Parts: sequence; structure tokens; C-alpha cells
Amino acid sequence: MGVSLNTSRVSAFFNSSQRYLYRKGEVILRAGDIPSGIYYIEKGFVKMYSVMLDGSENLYLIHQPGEVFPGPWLFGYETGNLTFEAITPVIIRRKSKSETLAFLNSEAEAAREALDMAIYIIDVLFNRIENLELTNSFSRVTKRLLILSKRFGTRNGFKVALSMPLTHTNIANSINMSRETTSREMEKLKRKNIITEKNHFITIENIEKLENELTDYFESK
Amino acid sequence: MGVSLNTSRVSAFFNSSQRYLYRKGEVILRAGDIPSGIYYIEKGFVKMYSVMLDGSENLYLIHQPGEVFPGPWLFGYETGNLTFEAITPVIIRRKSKSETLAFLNSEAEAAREALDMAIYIIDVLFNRIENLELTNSFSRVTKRLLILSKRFGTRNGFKVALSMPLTHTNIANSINMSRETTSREMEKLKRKNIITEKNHFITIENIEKLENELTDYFESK
DNA sequence: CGCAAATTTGAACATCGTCAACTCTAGTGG
DNA sequence: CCACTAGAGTTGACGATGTTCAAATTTGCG
Repeated sequence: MGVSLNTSRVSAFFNSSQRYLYRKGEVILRAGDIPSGIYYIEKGFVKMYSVMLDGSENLYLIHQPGEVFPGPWLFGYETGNLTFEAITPVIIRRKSKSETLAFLNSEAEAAREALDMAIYIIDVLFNRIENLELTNSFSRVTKRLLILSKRFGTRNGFKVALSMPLTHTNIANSINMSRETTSREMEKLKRKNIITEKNHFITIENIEKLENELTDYFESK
Repeated sequence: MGVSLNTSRVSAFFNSSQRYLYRKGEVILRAGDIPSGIYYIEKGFVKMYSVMLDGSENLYLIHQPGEVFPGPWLFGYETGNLTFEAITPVIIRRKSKSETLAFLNSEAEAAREALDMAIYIIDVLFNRIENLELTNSFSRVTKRLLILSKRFGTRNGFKVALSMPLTHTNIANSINMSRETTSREMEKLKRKNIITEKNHFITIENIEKLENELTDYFESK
């Protein structure tokens, strides 16, 4: 599972710079701060979120190794109120904005790799929107798990293990549901032996069964 | 308002091909069909949506002139269950997938323009997600109108006119609310003289007031 | 003018969020 | 090794909010 893009130029570019280490829970880039450059994730997972005016946390996406942020800022868009935070130990490489732009303009291959990365993110965001457009808690949670499997899962037969720890709060924040409702729906899936959790690592015990839950749900309506 | 990207190479590339005309309501690319190529919008607006298993329509985004679809398909992703439909009269230019890929690989400038377009779409999608993560109908509708103003609006003082017709159903489908609820919230804004509608064209009479509605709403909580 | 599409309105109903009390678990330090 | 603590998850009751359905009205277009 997952997608393997060829981003050898991009990674080589960032690998020439210094390494920065972050512990789990550390903020890498805080909302409102001017980014110190473009961040490349060598290892670990980074959640990108904003805090709404009412204090609720709004999770946009989780970046994985090989990805770069904040992409839109590189091209003149606001990073606005986005915060980037390590949800596991993280190793970052960093280049300045101007260096990165110069790199993209100097090598045709580089721009092409960056384009591939951008298109991949667009695909991820389409999935997020599809997820958020579902209208009830069960299908939202189920779909969320399917998307996470596709993006972060390691498959073994019907079993899919997610590669990073996720709290129910994380999931709730990403699908715009309360933590309690999210827990209740996950509990249903656990009782059906479709998923298990251990130390915040989620395993889908049977990915086909999980997919069927969604279609069954709609058919029963 | 709106964003002006420099996409002169891309538009020149597509302008050498045949023109296709579509009437309002016509489907340009149907869910499940293999795309006949890459479509460039010379004129008009195209909505991209999917139909869920329960029959509800799920609007992902509205493409405007100068934009290209289906982007992810060009790079090997599924167009899956997406339908593209003209919401105004539309003029399309079209190139084959292989020609378009060859074009991107041949000119460094072309890849760079395509990258700019992709990043712009990412920004649009971030806004969509931010919109969908709001938890109540009034702020969802208000935010939706603000986003539409930014992307499709023509400003004149505090007044912003949207450049394409939108039914309440269109808006409801894009923010995952029922048509009735959407209408009720828009009615509130009309009564406050913040927006007007004529023949499905929405005008924000006072964009600052509209922005204040959102912040006021949160502050009162 | 007349049909079809879009919108308005009201009322009953369902779902989810909120709150509060409780339990479980992993990690910390004596 | 055990007790403590903080963070995370569970559960039940209740109320708020939005959906649904149906009927009436308005609007746009041929």
C-alpha cells in the first residue's frame, strides 16, 4: 500500500542540509510564525492542524516521511493559522525558501518531482473531502479508517497495520466529530473483530470486512 | 479578487487543439468513463462531483476558466466516481494524456506552470476542508460564501459579485448540509441585507459585514 | 401563459454533541 | 516493584441542532 513517488532529486537536495530532531508532541512550526524555510520529513509523522476561534482543533492532514511542508507558502500562499506538530519522534531537513525555489527552477526533473508530490497531496485532500461529506458518524469513522489504511497502512493478507499511533481525539479532529462519538463507532468495529488497538496503534484485522461495512451501511438505508 | 497565475505556456499548448462546446447542465466527463484526454476550460464553469451510494450529490470543487481536469488522472490516479458537468455554457480544449505528459516533460517552464496550478488547487482544497470542519449551519454557509467570493468574486467597493450562477442545492451539496437548512441560513443573511440573489447569481452586498458575521458568531459562543 | 425547477415554511423526528462521572493504561519516581 | 499521576477512553442522560417529509409558493424560461 501507500504510494511510491520518485522523488530522488528532491530528497538529495534536502539531504545536504542539517538535521533537526523533534520529540513526540513538539511543535515544528507554530500558527502565525513565519516559516524558517521548507521542511522535509526524513523520519516520523507530522500533523498539520489549525485551532478554530472556538478552541476546537481541526486536523487537515498527516504528513509522512518524504513529504515537504508548507508547500503553498513556498509559492506565495499564506500558512495562515496552520500549526505543524510531531506526533512521533521526527527528523527534519530544512532549506530556505529562496534556495528551494532556485532548485525547482534550475532542474526540470526537480519541478517534475515537485509536481508529482503536489498531485499526490491533491489526491489525499480529495479523499479528506469525500470523507467529510459523509453524513453520519459510522460511515465517517469507517471511511476514515479505510483512507488511513491506504495512506499509512502495511498490508499482510487481509490485515493492515497503521504505521503511526493515533488517539481517538486525533481521528475525531480529522472527521469533525466529537471524541465520544468517534470512540463509540470504533467500539462497534472492535466488537465485530474488524479492528484492534494496542498502545494507540490501530490494526485493521480484515480490510475487506471493513470495506463491506460501508457498502452494507448504505444498502440498508 | 481571484488569483492570476502565469500559465501562458499551458494555455498556448491547449489552444492549438479543437474547441468543444457544452451547454449548461451537460456532462463533460461521466463517472466511470475513461477520460478522452485532458480538458482545459477556455470559458465557463464546471462542477466536479460524485454521487454517493445513498444517491446524494457530493460537490468537490468548481473549476473556472484556465483550469485543467482531471489532474490526478494525468498522473496515474483514479478519476473514480467523479463526474464533471457544465454549470454554465462551457468551451473546452482537449489534448490526449500522452501529448500532455510529453509537453510537461519537454518544457521546464510548462512543468513549473503546472506546479503552480496544482498548488493553487491545494489551496482551494484546504479552504474546502476548513469549511467542512465548521460545526454549525450558519458558520458553514457564511464561510462558504466568503470562500466563493475569494475564488469567483468581482469586487467593487464592499460589494462582491459572484461570476457564476449557483442554486441553493449547489451550495448545500458542497457543504454537506441539506438544501432546506442552507436556504434558511441564506435567508438570515438576506434579511440582514448582507447578500442578495438574482437569477441564481449571488452578490455579497458588504463583504466586511459578512466577515464580521463569522467572527461575531464565534465570539458569542 | 404554463410548466418545471427552485425555494420557502412548518412540524415531527433522529442524530450527534455536551457534560459529568468513571475506568483504564502507560509512564514516572520513590 | 509498587503507588501515583496524567492522559486517554468509556458510558449514560439529555438537549441542541439539523434532516426529513410534505405542502405551498415563487421564479425562470420556452
